[in-house]
Amino acid sequence: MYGQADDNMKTMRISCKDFHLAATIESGQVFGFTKEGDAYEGRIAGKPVRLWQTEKVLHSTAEAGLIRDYFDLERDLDPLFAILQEEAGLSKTLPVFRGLRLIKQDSWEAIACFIISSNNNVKRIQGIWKNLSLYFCKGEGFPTPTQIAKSHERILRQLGLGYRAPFLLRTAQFLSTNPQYLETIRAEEYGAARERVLAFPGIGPKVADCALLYGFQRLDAFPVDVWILRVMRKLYFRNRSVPEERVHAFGRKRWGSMAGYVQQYLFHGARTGVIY
DNA sequence: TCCCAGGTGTCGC
DNA sequence: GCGACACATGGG
Repeated sequence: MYGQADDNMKTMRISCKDFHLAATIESGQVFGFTKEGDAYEGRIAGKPVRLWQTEKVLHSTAEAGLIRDYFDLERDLDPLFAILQEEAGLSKTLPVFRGLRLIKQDSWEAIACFIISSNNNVKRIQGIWKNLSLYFCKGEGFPTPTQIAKSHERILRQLGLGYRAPFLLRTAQFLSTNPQYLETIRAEEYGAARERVLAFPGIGPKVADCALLYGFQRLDAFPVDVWILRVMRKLYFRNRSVPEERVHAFGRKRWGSMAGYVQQYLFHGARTGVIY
């Protein structure tokens, strides 16, 4: 009976215009959800949740307010769609995953996951996330900085982090002893916040922008990874080789406060082959 | 066996 | 400041 709690739980029906659950969860911005049939299972603000979508309704085992906030459902995406429609090459994404939204993740989890993401692939990042969750939290959510900090590099290596183990460990140790630090970052401007995040071990320009975008909702961040570099070169630089820094500045200037959203459509589009 | 994956740190010039 | 190069790990 207890094992079937999900089946007895009352489910919310959340009406939502322009929301694509699958694309949102599978676009490489979050790593802690697992697909169970047509549904996704994970945790939001520490609460277990099961989600699935039919027609224009999002079904959730967690309260609607929590879901609407987490998935940024209050945001009007029309300005974004207007941009994507205008950009040759990006409009192709709309018929396929219109309604992909940026998730408002926990800042520490985003920092940790994107330290792990460097020179790695999404499948393996998900695997490491699960290993961390199982080892530290009995599979119930993601470990806190303090939990990681009390651990050891050897343990993290056993969980699959490889050479990133000391990076995550040191970052966790710092945040464990400076628990308010992330909130001070949150209050800062993009440039200052970026400098702070860049100072963590294992975080360079790309991961810093991922952390700011996904963990601090800094929508003017524009992470440039290998996929973005490739597709941006093709679409805007006549396929010529361009420094990542230049692509970063180009994206931020061109799309401003929508740069992060455009980046997500670029990334998912490139990775799924919608944009070549 | 080599190359790639949501890159970063380090070293030599 | 810039360009190699190493770095764990698993899949193709």
